[in-house]
Amino acid sequence: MKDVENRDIMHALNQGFRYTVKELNTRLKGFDLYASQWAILYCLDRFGTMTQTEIWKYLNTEAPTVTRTLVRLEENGWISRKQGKDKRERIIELTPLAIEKIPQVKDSVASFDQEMLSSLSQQEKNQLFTLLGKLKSAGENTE
Amino acid sequence: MKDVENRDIMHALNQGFRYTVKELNTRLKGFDLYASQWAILYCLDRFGTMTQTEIWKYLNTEAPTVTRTLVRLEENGWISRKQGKDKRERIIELTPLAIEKIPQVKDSVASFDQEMLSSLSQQEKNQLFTLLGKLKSAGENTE
DNA sequence: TTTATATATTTACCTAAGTAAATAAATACC
DNA sequence: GGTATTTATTTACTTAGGTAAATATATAAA
Repeated sequence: MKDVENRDIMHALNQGFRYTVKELNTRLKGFDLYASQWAILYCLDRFGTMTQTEIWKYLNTEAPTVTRTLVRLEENGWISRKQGKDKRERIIELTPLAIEKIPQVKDSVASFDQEMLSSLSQQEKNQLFTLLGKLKSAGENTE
Repeated sequence: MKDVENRDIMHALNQGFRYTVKELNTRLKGFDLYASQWAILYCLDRFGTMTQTEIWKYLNTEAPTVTRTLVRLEENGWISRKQGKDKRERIIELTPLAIEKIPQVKDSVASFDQEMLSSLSQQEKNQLFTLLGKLKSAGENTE
């Protein structure tokens, strides 16, 4: 087989990503959630209460993006925000409603992930993960 | 090594994608272009004149997204749109200005792509491309 | 302690990508 | 030919993600 070109890899990354988000959004519609909202709920479910900074750093996104999404999550009753000891920061926690609903969402997303990756063997999954990790990324030290 | 979990692959895909777009945007700033605008110019450079439908189908996105981006590209003098024989469709072509500037942009993007993938051997690039292609995707036939 | 700097969050404003519905032209059907 | 359906594009509206600048609090430095 002919060697693949860099630009075609980047294009494939693009398409793979867009398709997964689009499709995940349709699966989450029944829960009145968007993919990016779920990403935050997932964090909170996994790590417990977090500050906004912890969230955007973990998700590798930016502060204003998280602010906006949290506002929507709060409006819809998924999270609450309270002041921390440090009065600049806000501590985010799941509401009881969220804690009740999250297991279902998690199952649904897990089955979506599985479906997306169903053509790959476990070995291929490990490979893919490793290769994705080798992409130059934000945390990288270029020196 | 422990087997990777589906959700961690999806997370890695997310992060890889977001970082590449973010970074590409900063590289393209000097050309007054955004990544998604470049995606369209790249198509036109590669395939010649195209209809809008051909563009959004190739990029695996939606019609309104392309309409919007083309409006901006037209405002900035990169493309022009003329009516086709079929009066519903619009034929998109690069302006002389775009044809003049594109080679530089292409060089810049190529070096960005190379940098993003610099940690991967050619064999790993081929692997990554193959694995990305195995993700369940829009064109897929599930039967 | 007062001033300067750093940090956490928000606001304002931009582009991107999506869905649903409107519009207009082409095609199929009777 | 006239009606119904399909196709190409656009409009309106939603969320997402980004940068730059504003705000408020905390920390460092003089």
